[in-house]
Amino acid sequence: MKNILIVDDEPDIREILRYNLEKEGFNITEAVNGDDALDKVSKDLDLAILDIMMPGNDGYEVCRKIREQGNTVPIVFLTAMDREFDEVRGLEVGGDDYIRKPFSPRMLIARINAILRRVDQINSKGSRITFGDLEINTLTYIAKLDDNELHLPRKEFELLAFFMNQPNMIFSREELLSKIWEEDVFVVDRTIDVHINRIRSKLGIYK
Amino acid sequence: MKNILIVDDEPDIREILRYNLEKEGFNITEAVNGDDALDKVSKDLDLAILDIMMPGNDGYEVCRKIREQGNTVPIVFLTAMDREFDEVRGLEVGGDDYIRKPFSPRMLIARINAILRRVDQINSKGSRITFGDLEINTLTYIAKLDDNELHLPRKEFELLAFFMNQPNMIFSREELLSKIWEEDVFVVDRTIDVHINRIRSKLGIYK
DNA sequence: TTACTTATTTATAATTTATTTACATTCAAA
DNA sequence: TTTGAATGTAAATAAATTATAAATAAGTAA
Repeated sequence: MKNILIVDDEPDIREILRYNLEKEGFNITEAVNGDDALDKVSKDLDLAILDIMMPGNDGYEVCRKIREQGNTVPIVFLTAMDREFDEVRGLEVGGDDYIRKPFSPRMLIARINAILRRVDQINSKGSRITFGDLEINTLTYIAKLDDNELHLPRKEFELLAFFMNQPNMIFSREELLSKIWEEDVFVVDRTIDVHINRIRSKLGIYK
Repeated sequence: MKNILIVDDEPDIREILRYNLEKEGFNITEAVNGDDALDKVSKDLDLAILDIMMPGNDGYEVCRKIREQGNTVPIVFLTAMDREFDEVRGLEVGGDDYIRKPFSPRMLIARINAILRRVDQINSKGSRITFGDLEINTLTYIAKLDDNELHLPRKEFELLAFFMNQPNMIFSREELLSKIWEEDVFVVDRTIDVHINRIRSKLGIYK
């Protein structure tokens, strides 16, 4: 389960974020200001959401200080719609993305998942994963079944890689869509059935 | 994985550099001043980033001393925007390039990649690489397919050499553009398709 | 300059992949 | 069993990607 730190001085915003992210299965920690945030940044944090406008240390400052500690956790800035967000400054202090308030829950989730997906992909680069007599290489995009190379289309490969990264786990179609598909695309959930069906037949899994 | 040494007395700058370079897949070591840097210059270092303005030994001095040790590692100077950078002196002590603060992450990465690319090219000069019945010589820029000489234009040769250096790897067009093309040139990504198409037809790869 | 090579862009065709749809089958609860 | 929901599968369609040729631009040497 992924850990997300929410940093905002407004209880309402924290609540909206917590509610939506918990529903999505994330584990939430809250901080009410910059100092509080810096205390709560832990080693096993997977993502931080920082409000820009906060009394005391603002979002930029907090971000900079987190990076100063050598922590590379992905950071998403929250910024009011009417305010100018200094994107260059955000990037320079080490931010990864920003979300404008007000945001739709769907967009929020999509954005968060996109970032986490990207990080996972970077971290898994070059690793060979095996499961039984199946082996995949995420660097070459080649899957091997008993030494026979299988060239899978991208989506099929990604789906297979996703499952092999967390073997035996069960996911709902909805979960798979939000974890594997790009944000902002909207596909019918049965699409997954078709992909999986193809993977299975290529792997020769019957019954 | 390439090793980069960051030398700067300001923690903020070190952090920005570390964050952006680690995200790009580099392995980072930090030094907080000139003496520290000289201690940490190791045999397997691939590039050093030296701040000019540092208490004690300044960047020029550190560079000169690194060269004194017979170390030819590429060195990039960091220089404040408002200060005059003595380019002649920088070159004289053996520097390779310089970057003005503040810098954008994109620019930083582009510059670093450009230097590393140049060095790789020099280091691989004269080496023969083979893959199947294809052989290339990066010194003469001649490719041989079953002993038949192929004269490829520069870009085609470089692209081919890039792939032969890391066989079977999959790259996005974007990755290829940033690794093979010069920084600051901006070309349409489908350009790559055309080059690859020409390479293939010259190599006689059908189907 | 001109002639020539190389690099890039553009347009279009061909191919592959992704998605939807429709229908058959299975499964689980009443 | 019967029924409704979930799943499996083939076929149809849509969308995305890639291959290729041809046009243009940029670079190079005589």
